[in-house]
Amino acid sequence: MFIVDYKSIEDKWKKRWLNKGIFEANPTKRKKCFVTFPFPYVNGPLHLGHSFTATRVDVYARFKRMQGFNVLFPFGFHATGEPILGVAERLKKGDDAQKQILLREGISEDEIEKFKDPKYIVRFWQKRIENDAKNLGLSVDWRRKFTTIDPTFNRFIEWQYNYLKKKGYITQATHPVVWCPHCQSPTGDHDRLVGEGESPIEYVIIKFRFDDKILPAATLRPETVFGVTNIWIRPDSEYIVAEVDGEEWIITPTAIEKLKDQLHHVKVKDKIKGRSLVGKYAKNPVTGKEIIILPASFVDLNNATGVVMSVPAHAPYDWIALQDLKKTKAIEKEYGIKLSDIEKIEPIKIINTSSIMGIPAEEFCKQFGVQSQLDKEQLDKATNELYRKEFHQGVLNENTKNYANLKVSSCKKQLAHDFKNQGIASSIWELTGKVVCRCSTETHVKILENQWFLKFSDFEWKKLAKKCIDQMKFYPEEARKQFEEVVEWLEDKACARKSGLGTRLPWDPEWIVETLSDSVIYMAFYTIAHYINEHKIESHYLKDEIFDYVFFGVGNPEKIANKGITKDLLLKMREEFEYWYGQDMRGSAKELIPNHLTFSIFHHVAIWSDDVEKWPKAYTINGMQQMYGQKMSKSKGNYITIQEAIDKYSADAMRITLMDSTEGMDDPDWTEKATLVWKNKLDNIYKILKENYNKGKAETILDKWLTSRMQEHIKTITENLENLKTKSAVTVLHLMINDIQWYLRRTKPGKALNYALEVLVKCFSPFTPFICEEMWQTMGKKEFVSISEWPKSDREIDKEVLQLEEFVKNLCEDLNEVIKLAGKKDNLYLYVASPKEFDYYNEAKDFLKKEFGFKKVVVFKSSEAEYDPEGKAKRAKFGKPGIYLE
RNA sequence: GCAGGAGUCGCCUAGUCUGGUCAAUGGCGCUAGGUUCAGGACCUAGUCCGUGAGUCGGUGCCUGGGUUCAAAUCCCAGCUCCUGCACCA
Repeated sequence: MFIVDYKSIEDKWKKRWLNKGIFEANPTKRKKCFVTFPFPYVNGPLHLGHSFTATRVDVYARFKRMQGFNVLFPFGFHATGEPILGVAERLKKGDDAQKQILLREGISEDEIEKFKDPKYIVRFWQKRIENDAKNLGLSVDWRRKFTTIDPTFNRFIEWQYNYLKKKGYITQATHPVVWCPHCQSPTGDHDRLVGEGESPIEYVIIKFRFDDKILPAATLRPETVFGVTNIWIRPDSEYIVAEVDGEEWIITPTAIEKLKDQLHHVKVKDKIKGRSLVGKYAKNPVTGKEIIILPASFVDLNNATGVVMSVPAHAPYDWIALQDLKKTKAIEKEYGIKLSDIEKIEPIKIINTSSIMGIPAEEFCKQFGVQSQLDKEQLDKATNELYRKEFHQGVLNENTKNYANLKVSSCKKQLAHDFKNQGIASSIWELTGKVVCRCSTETHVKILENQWFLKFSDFEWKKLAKKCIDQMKFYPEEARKQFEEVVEWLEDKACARKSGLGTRLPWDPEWIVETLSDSVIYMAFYTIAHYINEHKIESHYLKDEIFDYVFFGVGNPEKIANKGITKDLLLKMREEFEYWYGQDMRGSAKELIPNHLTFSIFHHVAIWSDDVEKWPKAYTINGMQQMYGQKMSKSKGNYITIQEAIDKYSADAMRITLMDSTEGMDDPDWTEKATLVWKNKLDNIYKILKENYNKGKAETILDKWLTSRMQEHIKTITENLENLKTKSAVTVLHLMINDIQWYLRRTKPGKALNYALEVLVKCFSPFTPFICEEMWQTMGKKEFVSISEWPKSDREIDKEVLQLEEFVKNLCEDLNEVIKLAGKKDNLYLYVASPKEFDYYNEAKDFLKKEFGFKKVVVFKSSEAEYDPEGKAKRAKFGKPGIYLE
């Protein structure tokens, strides 16, 4: 039995690589290749998803290294943002759920205690991830590692943002966000328990006069103010009288908090019962009409102001509520309203839509089978449908005076604007649906003042980004279009937040640079990070002018040098940056296209606007790793960390299985079975190698054949790897193995077999580096296969032999079939059409005897056949000999 | 809804740009035989349908149309799946 001890092989070579520093790259005269991978976020170990992208990049790095490039593959750790801080804070508060999660990760109680310090969390996972990466066999130059919360890195980001600001790429604006009042921070889509996809939306407030006060009715359809017949109020609720921007408004308690967060001056004055308003009259500020205030149960106290204007012609809710009320005799007793006053309220139609003849709300209520205002589900459907229709097709009619004949879709904004100017309207922001923060607090909209934005909308900036994309290579090429699209629609992006780990904006330290914005040019930092690490350079020595010199070559190094950074060191840093930058290849999953990868392009062209050489040169995009056909998810149980996988299946088997899954933007799928199969295969290759390497020096026609075949394979696998087509490359590996096995079936080990096995091991080594080093050593090689020379297709290809051997293969197939029909026979007579075939088949006689158990094999030239009982000689064609068995 | 990508012989995948050499690559699985003091093994053959078999016939690359002497490949329409849609890493 033959079992490879992967564990010890992995340990052995991992250590040797590190000790010899073979992946540490320094500037030389050789051509460089700078390869990067988006650094992982350090709140957990590496998992299968990371390994797919990382291995792809590593395979490329190893391939290029063997091709003779001076390859730099660095690795860093992303720690900025909310999540890590969140873990620490939850633990500090004694959150048991958080503790349980960490316990389940296998972290000890003692350790968890230390997790209350976010910096400790970063250090903890950083160590773990570094180990994971090493165990996976990533060919990284570890001298250059850093985390994004290192003070030196913070200085780098400060420099970056100072520079961007100087160039005018940063602006300040006021902007509505989904806001958690507890966290005091915007609540992004991924930070929500409820309400993914919901966003802020602006309601227009129409100020209905009510004595000396104002009833602010909030609406998404300000144009319908011309059709208002009454106001709706929740009679059972308490309202607040408050001074808002110098006026007295009557609103719900929840509206108070919202308005405060939306740049209104709010002062609470008094409380008032909803029912006390019912039956009274207010004045429509647009039409001047006196309208009655009526009770309605559908009014949502948590939405906007809690005061609703009723447009029964166009709003299904209003229409049905009015119908309900007309049937409610009790209203006379309850509120002292005459039923006749309600009965005489008629809907006022103000929008004409070609397909709707009568009262739109009435028609839609009937169409959707709405019975009463409690029929919420159908009412919502009817409302949405009608709103859509009237928005796109509706035209305002004569009831709207100045706005008559305008399309709803085009006049909406103008109308709201006009009303605001006239002082009869205001606005309140609401959410399109309920949003609950991860901390379980319900959120609302806050208008953030003076927030800092990256001006991605800038026309000139976009133009540069497009130029960069035009010059770039994309693997696969299909990804290019999406980058072009993203640049097109990208708008200004908020680049700072109030909370989380990270770098403070140097000119406005209240703000912390947001995490997607501090990880766009960090790859440049790799080029100097090892100097900072080695010399233990303190952050305060890294002044802006140091970075200006290193990254732009601006300034006099003599003058810029300081106590922490000598002139020599400065010159070295500059040289290093100049040598390595830009990136020759960056690999990532497709989800990062619309954000990180595009942002990175934007920043590069902004910062090195005149130096095209520093721009990214190529991106390779892959799909999202799946497990057993499903998305990976911890809770669903289909989740595996790299360490678990390596322990169970070996790093090599994992790596090659992933590379064998898919190579485009489709999602790769991982199953245990495929990995086990690969593990066997690797075992078997090792076995074949041990049994056959250096076993013979003879040189036959088959050695010519094998060498020729290998030339073709080398050519294709090289092409495939140049284009990051890992799956296709693995297919070539299969073909190589098949050919070697055919060779061994055909003949005894000869000279070409050694060559083929060497090529095979080299070609496998980017995929399965550990076992390849072991095999290379077994073959008696002294240096590492990882830095050996990539095979070149530089030997003779004997096309004739390739063809003739193909004939032999075909002959075997034919013989199989004939024997299946005719049964086993002792003698084979072959009638061939050409002298070359004659010689070739004669050489193959022994093989045919062995393979099919013939006692005698005779080959005739068809023209000179001495024995031919069935006249097969006449039928012999080139490549298709006549066959006679007896 | 909007934008980008994709749908291939039981499964995963190559081929599509540049139409013919494509019943279509490689792997997995399956079937049969061999081998091995039995292991996640290895070797060989077969694996769309019909036929004992073929340099035979049929069907065939999401569905439906079209262009062409010729379509997996080009054009049009539809269906399904993946990713993203922002202040979140």
